[in-house]
Amino acid sequence: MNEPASLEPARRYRGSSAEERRRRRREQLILAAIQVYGERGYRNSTVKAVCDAAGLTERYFYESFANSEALLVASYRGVTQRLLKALREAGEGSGRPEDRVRAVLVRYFEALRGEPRSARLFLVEIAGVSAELDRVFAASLGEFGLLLEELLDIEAGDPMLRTAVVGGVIHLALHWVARDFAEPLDAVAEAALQLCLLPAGALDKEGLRGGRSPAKLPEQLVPGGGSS
Amino acid sequence: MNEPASLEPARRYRGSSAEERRRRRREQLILAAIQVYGERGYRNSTVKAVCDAAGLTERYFYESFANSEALLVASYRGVTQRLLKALREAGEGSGRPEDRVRAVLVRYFEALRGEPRSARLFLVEIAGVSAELDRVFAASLGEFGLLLEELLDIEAGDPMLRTAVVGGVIHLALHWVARDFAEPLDAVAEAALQLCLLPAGALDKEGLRGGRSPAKLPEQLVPGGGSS
DNA sequence: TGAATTTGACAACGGCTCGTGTCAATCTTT
DNA sequence: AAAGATTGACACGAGCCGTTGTCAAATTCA
Repeated sequence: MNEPASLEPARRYRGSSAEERRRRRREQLILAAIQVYGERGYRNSTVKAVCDAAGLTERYFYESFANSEALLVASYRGVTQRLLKALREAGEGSGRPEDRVRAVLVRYFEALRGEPRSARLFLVEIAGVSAELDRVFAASLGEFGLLLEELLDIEAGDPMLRTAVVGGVIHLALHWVARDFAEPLDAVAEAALQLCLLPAGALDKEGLRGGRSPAKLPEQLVPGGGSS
Repeated sequence: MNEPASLEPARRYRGSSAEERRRRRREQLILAAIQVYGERGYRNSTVKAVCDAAGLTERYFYESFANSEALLVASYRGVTQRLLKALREAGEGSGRPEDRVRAVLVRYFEALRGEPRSARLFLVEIAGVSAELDRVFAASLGEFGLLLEELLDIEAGDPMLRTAVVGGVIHLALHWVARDFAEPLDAVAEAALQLCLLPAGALDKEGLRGGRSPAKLPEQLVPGGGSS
């Protein structure tokens, strides 16, 4: 409750201003959170554990974050922003769309293998914590999907199919991480690539059919009765 | 500590034996768990909440389960066994593989929509709770993938691609559940079907190529340096 | 050097949940 | 009806964690 922000211009400490120190502590906490959450899992981690890993005390935790969930969000945002930036760079080169997508996927799996704790945070720990977290997660996956479609020169693909493809890639990554990167990276990337090329092919077929909606499905194939 | 199991043959109560009563209570707890975990989420649920929903007291919880996680496993097994059985039935008819897979998928999404709480338990709550739970989850997804491959008459498909396809379907389901089944079922099933038909197509191509390994990837596309 | 501020270590409070224990009420057998 | 088994309601202790508060040590400014 004692923050005369404008009255006292804040003292310098260890060569940096109050603002700088705050930001540095915040960063330390985020890095520590990625490490701790990635190793123990978010739900098994305590505020104290994160603070210890950051070399700070609880006081500075609450200086920057209202609660653990806020720190998780911030950590997740940090990881995904860096990752998406790296992926965009990987996809920038010229060449066939297929090759550019492959480059992005390889970069993606390399990043996961290079930072397994971040990978776990990105893929596992975020899921199912709260409604807001789920939305954040879905949003970042959406960005991932759009990046892929850009590379494939698809303008308005089927959102459902995009969701399915991205989900498949994510799940593949999850599997790979869970098995400690047992399979060769190339094999994983190749499987992911086959998935990613699906929307392009589907677009061709739909183009021939003419319509956007998947024609009417043969409903008589649907087992009609008791769905309980 | 007072269970003279063989000395006292156990008294009958309300027309059923001690064994029957135990099993019934266990079932009640599992049903209540599906409901409670599916609504509040596993991590936000307490032992007491499950017992209240089951109309039993904590004592009977610990009679049948060592802890919450054991109940979660049991509930999950119950849900998945019923679901997989229903899916096998849906795929039994004769017809083109594609149509049979479609029937299975439609049945799958119908089941999810029909039991949203089970769906949530099956898709969300199970993930990331513990290492054992993750293994149980992966195993049931594996069964799902094998079922699909059976229907497509694929004998030894690429495990990686199978993982990716099943993951895509699961993620599609997840998305659908999270958005309260907003999209029409047919659209979701159709997107899933496109994914599921991918292994058959890939098999053809690989057959033409001849080799199992995906040829050598153009490694120069991989951005070599700093992965940090 | 001395006063003021920032920092770090840690205590303390409150809330929540697990798991166990107690005891009266209910039901079954004799 | 009486005795014994079973059940249900609930209390209790222990432990853990989030969050706030206290206080002395370290650092800076005048």
